[in-house]
Amino acid sequence: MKKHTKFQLNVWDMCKKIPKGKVSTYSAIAKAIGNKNAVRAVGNALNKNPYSPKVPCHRVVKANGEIGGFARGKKEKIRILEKEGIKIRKNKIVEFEKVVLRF
DNA sequence: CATATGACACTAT
DNA sequence: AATAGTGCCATAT
Repeated sequence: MKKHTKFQLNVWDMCKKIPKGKVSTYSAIAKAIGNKNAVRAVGNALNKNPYSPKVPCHRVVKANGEIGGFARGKKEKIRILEKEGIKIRKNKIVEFEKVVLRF
């Protein structure tokens, strides 16, 4: 049972700050943590997120409003987001600028 | 320690 | 608009 890295904990902690009905981006989280260029590392961290519902990692999308990836499949990710009120069309978030949270 | 991988972002074409 | 190529960082092996 290895402990998680600080980086991971930081990423997950940021995710928890995203309210339901809103989303954030990998770059925004990376910046909030302090390494604005670690966007890929952020994705890696979320991919290994062991706290599925506890950490709303499904609310993290790409900087251009596209959905991005998801460990359980992007279709599932879209489904959850829509369930929370986010509208998606053609793999992109509708009114992205109005629901994105940049911290 | 060196190399490979990936839920990304940006620029150039 | 869509497709490559490049950069960048933390993990995994």
